[in-house]
Amino acid sequence: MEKRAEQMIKTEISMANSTFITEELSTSFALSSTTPTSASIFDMMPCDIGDKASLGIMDLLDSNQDFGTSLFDWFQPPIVPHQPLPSPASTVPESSEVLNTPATPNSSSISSSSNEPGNEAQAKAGDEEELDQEKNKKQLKPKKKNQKRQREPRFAFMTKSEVDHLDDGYRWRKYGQKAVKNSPYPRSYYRCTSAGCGVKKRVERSSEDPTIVVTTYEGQHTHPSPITPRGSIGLLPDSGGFGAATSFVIPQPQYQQQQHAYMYSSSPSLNISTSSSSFYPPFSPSFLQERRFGPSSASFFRDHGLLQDIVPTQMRKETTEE
DNA sequence: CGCGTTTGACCTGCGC
DNA sequence: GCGCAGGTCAAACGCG
Repeated sequence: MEKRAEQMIKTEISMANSTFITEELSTSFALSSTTPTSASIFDMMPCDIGDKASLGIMDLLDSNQDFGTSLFDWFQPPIVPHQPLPSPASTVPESSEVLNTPATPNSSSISSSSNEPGNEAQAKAGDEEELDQEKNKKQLKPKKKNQKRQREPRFAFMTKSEVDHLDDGYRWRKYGQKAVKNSPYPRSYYRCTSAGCGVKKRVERSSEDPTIVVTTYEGQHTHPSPITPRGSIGLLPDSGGFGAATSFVIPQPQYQQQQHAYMYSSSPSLNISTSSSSFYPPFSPSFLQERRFGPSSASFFRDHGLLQDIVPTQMRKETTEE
């Protein structure tokens, strides 16, 4: 029990320093604090992730996002009428370098992946299908040929943390671990333990900066968070002082090739709809609810030009230690 | 005893 | 076709 609380606290702190990215994006913004326990000052700076050309988030953030928007707007299931991208959306390969050429760069319509029309029906019909798939898997996965396995949307973020497995309010069961090439640190695979919920998550440490944990979520929870982190947050002595700023990108389904960057903003009147049928991203809204930007954080970032420079990981580290 | 982790084997996709 | 790397399975094991 205590251990659990302790872990939660640790995690909460860690998560406050998270950087949300999409798996495909190479540029993102790291949040860091001097020490996990006295996280009151946050430096936000870009960081490079992976080795792909950097794109996306910068431009996305540049494109005058409405930072005043509730950070949880995107929690609402994207019932947003899907505007078919004019372009080669359907012809572009899965990898996402294109994602920075959205038809509507500053569109505030959040269409998060599996919720778009067409996908909705798919999701429902998918429940049964999933079970079948599960069965099939066990029987050596006699998969349909010529049909690429549809990857769930992914949502990744970096976290400066000593703890590998961040407690995000959901219950996870580890089902695998693999050594990662070019990294001394293994990658762990987790699955949501809730029945019927196929959300997965991968956790690995950055080989460049071992203090950074990269967590990648895949899929959407079909249920609300079983654990309310609130309690544990309350244990944080100065949780109220958390000016956690986090930027992240909502991944679009790969076939859509469009991503949006969102920044948390201070929003006293959070309007979170957890009664919806889908929960995205795959950590609990209440969990995120504790983390808000300062009222002027967005403009702060802009004013300081923090959205315009790419700072190497090393530098990021240095700044962190200030 | 139930649940979660560990770990080696196996499967799949992809590049050459 | 082959090899590699990523991803998953499932038996064994550990822990509360």
